Amino acid sequence: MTDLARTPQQIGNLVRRARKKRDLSQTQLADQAGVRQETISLMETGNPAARLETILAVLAALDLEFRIVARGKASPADIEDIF
Amino acid sequence: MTDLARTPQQIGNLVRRARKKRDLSQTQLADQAGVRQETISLMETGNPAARLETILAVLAALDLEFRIVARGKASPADIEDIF
DNA sequence: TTGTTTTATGCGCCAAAACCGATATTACAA
DNA sequence: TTGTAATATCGGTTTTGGCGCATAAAACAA
Repeated sequence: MTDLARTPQQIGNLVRRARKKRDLSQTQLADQAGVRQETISLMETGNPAARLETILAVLAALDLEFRIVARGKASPADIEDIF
Repeated sequence: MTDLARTPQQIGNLVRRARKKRDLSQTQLADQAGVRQETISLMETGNPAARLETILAVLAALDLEFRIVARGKASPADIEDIF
């Protein structure tokens, strides 16, 4: 489970995975995030010009968030495995 | 040190702090990221409609990256303190 | 204070996100 | 296969980022 998000594609994949994990359709997620289904579709397919506010809204709707960390550090998920 | 990035403002603040830590001017960072100084200025002041690709380019230039995690989890920085 | 660096703004331009409404296209189940 | 849900795409409109170019405003040092 890598939550690394260096490219729009990676972010799109993570959004899609998180959405399906919650058994939500794009339309349902769109409603919760206050955007359109089309917007979710574009984001999940790696739209590089997506707006920051849009992505933040979608992540929030999925109960996720961004963290900014130095490159190459161990991810929270990796460290969790210690416990 | 919180690397939490839930809002454009928080992201802007983190970018500014990381830039200053490296003793870079907005112009220098802009050059490295392949954008304009104006764009850095807007981003640091919390531009909510910044483009994803632009933010990713700036983070990369600062040797930073996004990670997507569940809300409320301990940050990598916190866990680092263990070591 | 004065001069220099740094950051914030300005206008015009182009491209594109996300909007509205709607439909084509898949994917999947009965 | 056939029907339905889900996802991708389209035309049109509005809005805005980021570009070039340029400058005003702030911050800071001599």
